[in-house]
Amino acid sequence: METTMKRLKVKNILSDGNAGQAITVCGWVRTRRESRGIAFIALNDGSAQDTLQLVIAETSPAFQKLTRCNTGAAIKATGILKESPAQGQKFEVEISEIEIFGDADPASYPLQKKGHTLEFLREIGHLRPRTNTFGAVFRVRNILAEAVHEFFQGRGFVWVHTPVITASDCEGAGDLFTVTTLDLEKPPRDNNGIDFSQDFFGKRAYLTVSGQLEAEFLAMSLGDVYTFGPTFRAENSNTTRHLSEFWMIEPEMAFADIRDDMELAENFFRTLCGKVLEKGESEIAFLEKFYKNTSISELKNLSEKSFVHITYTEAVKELEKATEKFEFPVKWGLDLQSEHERYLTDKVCKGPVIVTDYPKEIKAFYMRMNDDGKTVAAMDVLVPKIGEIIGGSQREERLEALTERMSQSGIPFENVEWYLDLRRFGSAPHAGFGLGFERLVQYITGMHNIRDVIPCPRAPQTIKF
RNA sequence: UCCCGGGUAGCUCAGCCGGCAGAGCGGGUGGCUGUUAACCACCAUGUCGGGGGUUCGAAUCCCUCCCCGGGAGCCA
Repeated sequence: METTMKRLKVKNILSDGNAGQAITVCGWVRTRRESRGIAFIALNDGSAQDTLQLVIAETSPAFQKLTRCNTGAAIKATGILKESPAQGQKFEVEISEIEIFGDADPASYPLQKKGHTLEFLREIGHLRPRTNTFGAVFRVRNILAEAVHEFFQGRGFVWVHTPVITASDCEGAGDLFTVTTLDLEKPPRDNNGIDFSQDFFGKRAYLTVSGQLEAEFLAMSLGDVYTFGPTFRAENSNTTRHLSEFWMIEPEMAFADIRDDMELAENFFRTLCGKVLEKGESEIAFLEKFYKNTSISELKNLSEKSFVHITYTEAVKELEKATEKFEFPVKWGLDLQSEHERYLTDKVCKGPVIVTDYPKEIKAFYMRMNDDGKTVAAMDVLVPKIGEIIGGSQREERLEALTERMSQSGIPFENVEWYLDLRRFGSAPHAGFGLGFERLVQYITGMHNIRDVIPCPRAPQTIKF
């Protein structure tokens, strides 16, 4: 029997279904269980963490099609929604019709009804979103992405689209990917090497490592802005916390100082934790149960508790009096190592901490010089397990102070006159931060490897699809 | 890039002081009147990562290359 009924999503059936209603669902078979005279299918359509239980009696015409309803098969099922008499689910569907869209041969379909390691699933990136784990992660990722916009839009921030292809190579935020249409077999050369004046843009171009500098000129006109888009780093980093292509969120506020910046960062982080609990509780519950590296209570605590604030100088003092043996030296003027950050978050502060006022030598040139002449108005948010998740600062708005820092840091002045113009004309205090979106998703889902929180991870020697 | 650990059945792994290649899960077949990663019985799994060497004989010892994971650095 052909039906004109549109499919209902499992999420909606489970939340607003009524017993007795006729429904059609489409999805992928997770498991099939059979007894004499009756069979059960757990159907998942990606809309929810939970599966919908389909019940097929021997008397139903659909019973004949059961042999093709293997794990992974895509099907359409029609029947009557009922309250389930058994434990484990509120509803189930008494099925009258099944249509098979696509089979999944059990002998060769890689995902069978057993646990798979994350390492194995990484090798089948196109199929892993069909698992409970990756379904949960990618739905949480979506909840967070929506919450990012909701947070900023609710505060009157303007979403600005800074370029993916950039001519700025001065930020020193990392190694850049070059974008070129030159013939790689025989590129044009001049005395300095490859002649990029003959390239597509007439000069060397890169994939962006940060939208911050562009966001600054938009903040100095639109007021409060934020970017949320892809970012690229060509570093040869092989860790569980780095990607070559990742998404970054960079708010920038005019007429704001470092305190406003910290307040925004903390508010942002805590609001997002709350949003995930509100919209993704079953996803977090699943991840908590299987990986025990995140939890509903931990996220609740994060959303409610204030962050600890500590200056770099105080942090160094804490580390110096630690009884713990560190591999790297602790000394005022040296950057904090992973082990030091972990000690601060796990032992000293027991949660997220904002470290401020770093020595100018270890921070970027655009950060505002403090009155002591030694430190800059920088702030890093460190969280347990991940380390640095947010890096921000008040920007140097004074022309002379900025050019002096640029000279000291060896930043070339060509190409950045536009950046200096912002200090020449109507300059004002402003501040912002950058947050790696995948690190946020990683922290909130508790996934150990950052390659497991983005659908198509890019890393050195790693590119698929 | 550096330091560790690993690569044996579709998956997870044992076997590694040289001597017939194994288990669990998954898969197939049959059974079972409501299951929850169902259960019970039986059946089949193979380039032991690639190449070279030592040896009568190598999954096992040696060399080399490739790949994967963890940690570190760089950073978000």
